[in-house]
Formats: sequence, C-alpha cells, structure tokens
Amino acid sequence: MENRFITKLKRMAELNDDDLKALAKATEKPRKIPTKRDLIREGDRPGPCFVMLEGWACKYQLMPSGTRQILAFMMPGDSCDLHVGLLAEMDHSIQTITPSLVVKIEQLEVVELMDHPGLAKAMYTAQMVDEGIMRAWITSMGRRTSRERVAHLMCELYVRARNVGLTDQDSVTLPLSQALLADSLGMTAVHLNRVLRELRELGAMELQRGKLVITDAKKMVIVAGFDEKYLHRRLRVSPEILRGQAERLSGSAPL
Amino acid sequence: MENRFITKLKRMAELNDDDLKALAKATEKPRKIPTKRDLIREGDRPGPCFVMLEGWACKYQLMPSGTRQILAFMMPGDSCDLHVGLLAEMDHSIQTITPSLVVKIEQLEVVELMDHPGLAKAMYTAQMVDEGIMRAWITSMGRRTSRERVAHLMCELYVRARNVGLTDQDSVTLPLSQALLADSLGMTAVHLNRVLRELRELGAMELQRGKLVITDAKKMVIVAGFDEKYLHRRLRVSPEILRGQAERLSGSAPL
DNA sequence: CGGAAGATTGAGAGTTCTCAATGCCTGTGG
DNA sequence: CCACAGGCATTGAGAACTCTCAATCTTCCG
Repeated sequence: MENRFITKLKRMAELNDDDLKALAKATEKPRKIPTKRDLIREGDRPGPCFVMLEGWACKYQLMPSGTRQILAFMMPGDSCDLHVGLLAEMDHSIQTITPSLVVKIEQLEVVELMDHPGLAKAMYTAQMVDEGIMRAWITSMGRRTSRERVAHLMCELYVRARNVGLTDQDSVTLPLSQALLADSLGMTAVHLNRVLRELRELGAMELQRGKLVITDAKKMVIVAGFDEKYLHRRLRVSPEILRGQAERLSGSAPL
Repeated sequence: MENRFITKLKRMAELNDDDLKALAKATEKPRKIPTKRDLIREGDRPGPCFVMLEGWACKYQLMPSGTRQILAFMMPGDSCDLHVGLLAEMDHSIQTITPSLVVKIEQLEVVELMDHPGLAKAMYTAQMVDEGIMRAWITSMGRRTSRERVAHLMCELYVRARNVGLTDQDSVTLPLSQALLADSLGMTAVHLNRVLRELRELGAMELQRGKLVITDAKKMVIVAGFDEKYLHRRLRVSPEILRGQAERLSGSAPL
C-alpha cells in the first residue's frame, strides 16, 4: 500500500501518522502516463509538482539546434522542484521515459503538505539531495573523463535505485537507451557506446537490454572516483532510521 | 544603507517594513573576509547560510587529482543554499575571490527569517533562480561548444551584475582570472584564452584587467544562444516591481 | 629592480565528434 | 509461425576540438 514516494520520504525524516496520512491522501490518485509524454514543457506556467510512483522520467532542456541536454533522471519515488511555481516560466521540460504512474500535486496542495513540519523536512531533504546530484553532474561534465563520467552516473543510478529497493543483487533495471544516457552525459551516443565497451572489457560493468549489471563494484568505484558518502550517506537521519537502513543495505553489493 | 542583498530580494517579492527590518537586522554585522578564504569546506557540518554584501566568491568541488570545478559564482547580493543544513555534510566548499563583506546567518536565524512570508517567498525565488542557473550550466557543459559556453557565461554574469546595479554601460568589473573562469567552464585556461581571443576578434566582447566589455551585445546574444527570458525576465513579480525594473533597465545595453 | 601571478602563443598528442554502414532485437501483420 | 519495419546498438575512419607541455610576455608590487 505504501508507495515508493512515501518509502523514500520516510528515510529522509521521521514522519508521524498524521504526516503519513496526508502523504497517502495526496498521492492516492496517480495517473497512468504512456512513454514519451511531456508532463510539463519549457515555457509553460509552472506550478504543479510531479511525483513518480512507477516508471522513469527525465528533466531536459532543448537547444535551438534540436539537441537536448538531460538535467536529471527521475526514478520511482522521485519528485521534482517544490518551488518552481515562483518562477514565471518553466525553464525545462519533463518527459516520461517509460509508461508511468504519476501523481500531480498542485501548488496549493504542496503548500498544505509543507504545513506538516515532518513532511517539509523530508521534502526539503529530498530536494537537497537532488541539488547535490546536480552539483555532481556539473563536476562530472567539467572535470571527469568520459569513462569516469559514465561510471559515475552508473554508480549514482545504482545507489539511488538501491535506496528505493529497485535493485536485485548487483543489477538494476535501467530503461535508459544509450541515446538517452548520452544526452545526459554531454556526449555522443556513438562515443558512449565505445566507453560502455571499455567498461565491459574492463570487467567493471555491463549494460544490456535495459539492465545494468555491476560486475565489479570495487572497480567501478575506483574508475568513477565515486564518493562513498555521496547521496544517501550524506543524509542526516535519526538513529532508528539509520538502523533500518543498515539492515536493508546489508547483503547488497559493497558499492 | 540598504545593502545589495536587500536590494536584490526586493526585486523577488514585495516586502513590507517588517520584512525589511528583519532583513536589515540579520545583515547588520557583516565580516570582512580577505581573498582566497574558505567560508565553509566540503565535509564540514553544514548550517549557516552566507550572504555576499560586497565582493565575489565561488562554490566549488575538488577532484582527487587536485583540479577543481566551480559550481557557481556569487556576486554582491547573492546568498547560498537555504536548506543545506538538512544534509549531514557539505558537498562543496565556498571561497572568496576578492576581499569581501560577508554575512553569516545561522540556520536558526534563517528559520526565523522564513517565518516572514514575504521573505520566504523572496528567498525561495532567489534560490529558484540560482537553480535555474545550475541547470543552464549543465546544459552549457553538455551541449554548447566552448565558444558558445564562454559567451553564455559572460552574458549570464553581465545580466546578473546589471540586475544588482554593478554594470557601467556595456561593461562590468569581473574580478575573475582566466584560470577561475576555465575552472567554471570545464575547460583549460589555455583554451579559454584562445576562445576569448576569438570573441575579441569577432568584435563581440573583450575581457581585460578584470573588466568585461560587451562590444556588441547583439553578436554576443547570437553567439551564446542566450535566451532573453533567462534569469530576470523569468521572475514572476508584481507589476509595480516590474515597472521599477523597466526604468532601471532602460538606457542600458539591449542585451 | 626582481619576483610572482596571470595572460599568450606554439606545437604535438589525445579525445570526441561526424558520417555512414551494418548488425541485432522486438513487435506487428500476414 | 515467419517476414519485415523500426528502433537501438556497434563499428570504422577521418575530421575537429581540446588538452598538455613549455616558453615568452605583461602587469603588479614590495
């Protein structure tokens, strides 16, 4: 009954029954959205906040030339900008990558949810993590070689997926085509393909038919220069939550 | 008497006397900081929010190899992440670029300020604009040629500076060395230097002794693919504020 | 005036892109 | 159940872009 969004927020802050009830109510009516549909477009009047219950989406910007840059991947449990409503126009679009279950929370309802201190804390924390990811992307694009960059993104996606229980041992279902990944990494699909081959030949990871397999976690961490503390370990959470998290993580790959 | 931070926030939302008083109180005791001092470091316990009243600073991350990626430039009037305190560790550092006047607002005081709805709106709006800049940087690094990227950053800095009254006709004082700019653009200082020469020879702009001169605004906008609506025009502000803004902008370069 | 930091320039090495062709897999219609 | 179309993935080869290394200039200061 508990959807992935709620599961995720529970890791961000301690939520009481009241918080949870409000959250459940806000997310009780998801819509089914097919693949490749824009949830909102650059230039639109912003406002609603979207929550992915199932399926993947991406934020992106289009260049005049028609190429696009992906700004973030949204996986099940993820939501997006809480306050974009303060801007006059969306500066990016959001599009589904797979058939999805999406909740659209109107600005007003967001404000209501934020009246719960626990929820506000959880949602702001989630947003801080997302911002941290953006910073890491900037650093990746600016200072990492393409191989490091690819490996780093895969580590990020793997860990994020694991945090919401989407992994199976050393593998994750990643419904991202090479074109999509290339658009997020600031490189060509052709070149990405060659880098993926390198990583495969290195024995670090494999990407096949929408599935990412971490062949050698240690190698991946080294190649990517992936910071162990990146993402979840940066969260400031209560001891109880941490304990639960430790249990959930034990037995999984030592990434 | 009114510092640049207050001036900036007044453009973001309508502030009443009470808001302004609280803001003035919070920023009444700036500290003088010399050049090249870290205000906070990666790994530190986050919490305080910094406001630049005078001088420039930058957010950055260091790579194991010692190279760094600059994540944002902070100019007079700018402040930084409101909610980083929710993370367990800073994931980036902030360093002054010039001697500066900096206000350090403790987490608790930030919360108090946010109790004023007007201030909360203004500060969240400022943060949304900053996030929009980060998205633009990602897109720049991923999809723009180095020439476009350089031109785009210069347009961004020029317009931001103009918004807080730091420009003089077609020029701005930019205390940014080529090494610094290169670190923010994901390129080498050597290559940046060549690109700057190209732009100079193109007659679009010149960068000399810490001063940026927009030689031909129209050319710059074209080379950069700079979106007129980027930054300030994206702000959703009240008609009165817009009117004041229009007056302030009239007569300035048609960027 | 000497030193130090920043800006420029040249030249060769490496990386990434572009263009183009080919192979692989999946869903659909016959 | 098979053939085919369309979307992805893979590979090759040459062009273009950036980086690295090194030397030279300039500017700013003590």
